Amino acid sequence: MTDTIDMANMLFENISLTPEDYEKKYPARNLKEGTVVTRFAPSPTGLLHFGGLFAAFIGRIAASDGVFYLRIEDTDKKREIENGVQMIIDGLNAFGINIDEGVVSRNEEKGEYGPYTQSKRTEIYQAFVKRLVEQGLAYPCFMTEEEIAEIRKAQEEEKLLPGIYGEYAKYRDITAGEAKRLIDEGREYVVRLKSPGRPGGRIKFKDMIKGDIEMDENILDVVLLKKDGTPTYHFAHAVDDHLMRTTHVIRGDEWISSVPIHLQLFRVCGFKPVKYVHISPILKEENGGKRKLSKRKNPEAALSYYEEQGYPKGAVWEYLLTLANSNYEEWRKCNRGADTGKFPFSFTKMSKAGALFDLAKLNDISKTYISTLNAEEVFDMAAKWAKEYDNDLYSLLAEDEEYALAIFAIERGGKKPRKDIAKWTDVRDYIAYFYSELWNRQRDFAENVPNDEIVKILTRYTEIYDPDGAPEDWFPAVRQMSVDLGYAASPKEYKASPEDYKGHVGDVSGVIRAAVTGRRNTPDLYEIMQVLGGTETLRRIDEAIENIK
RNA sequence: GGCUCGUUGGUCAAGCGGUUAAGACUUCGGCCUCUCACGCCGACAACGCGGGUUCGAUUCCCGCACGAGUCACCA
Repeated sequence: MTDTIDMANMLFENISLTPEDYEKKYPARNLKEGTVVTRFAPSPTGLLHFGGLFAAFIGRIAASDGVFYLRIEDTDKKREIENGVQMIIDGLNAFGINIDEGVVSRNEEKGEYGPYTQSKRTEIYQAFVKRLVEQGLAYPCFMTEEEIAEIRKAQEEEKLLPGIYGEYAKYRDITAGEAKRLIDEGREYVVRLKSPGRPGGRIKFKDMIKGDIEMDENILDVVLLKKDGTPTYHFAHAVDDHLMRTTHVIRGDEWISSVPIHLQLFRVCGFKPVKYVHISPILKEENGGKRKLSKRKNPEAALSYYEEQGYPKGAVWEYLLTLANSNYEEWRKCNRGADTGKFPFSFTKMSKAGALFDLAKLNDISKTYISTLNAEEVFDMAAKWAKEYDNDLYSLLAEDEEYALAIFAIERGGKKPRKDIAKWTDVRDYIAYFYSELWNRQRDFAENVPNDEIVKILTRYTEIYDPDGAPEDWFPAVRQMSVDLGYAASPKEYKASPEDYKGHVGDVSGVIRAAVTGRRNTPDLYEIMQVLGGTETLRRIDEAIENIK
């Protein structure tokens, strides 16, 4: 027994603080019973993608009245990329996921339970490992990678459980003296758990989403500290989530198979286990099958896609919410305008199976979301987006804000607001004919009205057009004019006896619409002409007449 | 291969032993209407397969199939 203490002191001679010291330093959070503490704990190995955002999002809304923190898991320096941390922070910010504590910028943290960057916690992990070594629950292992590979190969051939355990754990009972000798020889080592698991043993645990799960107990002497002294994910997870007083560990369900290891680590360290929430991955349809949304193949996996396309973050947020709890849409219907934080999110309502990413659905949600915005909001968001991704558009919007505002105000704000814009990339086309820079002055007249009729209609319209007319007078005037020119006052009348008319009022207004906007389909023409102004409207009509002649 | 999870319309999903098996998106009709968009009405379309248990299974149990995950000194 004293041998293990000698071992611990030899291995960790510089570690003076004990687990008790850390328990004292990071006491249980002073929160109301049942308050949820979650975290997002990515490793800075690449772009934050949709799946990561989703996990972070769940953590945020699950702890809307609790604590949500960001921890950076940078224990693998080999895989870390430059700016990895910053990209994660930016991604979270871009979609409005705020953190209560943790890493807030490249070298800045907030909160009492830090450091929140694993590479800055080495001595904490070592203190806990030291204790484990003292207790004979961990040991240095000097096996080389080649040796381990050979063992694995043999195990696979014999169809045995691969890994270091039982008879394969060559250094399980190494003495302090022996270890010292090997270290003095310059041999490298890792520290492994001396797993107390029994072959054939089973453990049960409850996952908040998947429900009760039963698995084989862990019997592997898993690595706790790598040869460079940094912890493995497993060990860092146990120590950090305990010390940071996490209540719910939310992570991808690829982790489910290592829960036996984690539970065992919590037990040997004397920690109270956390609650696990394993979320299913977002999938993507791919030649008939479902695949995990992959960064390489699916552009929508990258967060930048949503920003480039110009989906408002509020819309993405709503989509994420429907993905998380499908009863969200119903709730939204009954709670128009309510803050999403009010939504009673529940883990148990999350899908056990992976959901397919559905762009059509996102578009629909986004369209509806934008339709609830007022003109100023639309303008602000669209302009902000354009500044970044469509400079020409930005110049146009910025050069006459009043005008742009008036355009966005068309048929907005009523009971049945327009839903033409799903994302800011749609704006350019939607407003094109209001700007000479965007409109090529092509006019798409319906082919059932002959040219001479077009001229007649337009000429007549210039005579009756009143730029200052009231909205309710506009269409009746067009109707009257149609009748005068031999067109039916309504499509119905025309259908009743087509031979009596040249067409109907729709054909007439269609001609005016095409002359003014170039298009057959637009929002309310009266409002459009009001925005364009009398001079421009008449100029466009004259130009149309001129072009035909 | 071992272990684990999953499987309701094209997609997302309610359901938790007895239902005409919700709803949303998509698609397609229709209505409204000067066009479009919206809105409204409607249609298409589902419980993976085989055994049990039960008076009765989408729901419970067991197989099978299919899909996914995992089996590192990566997270």
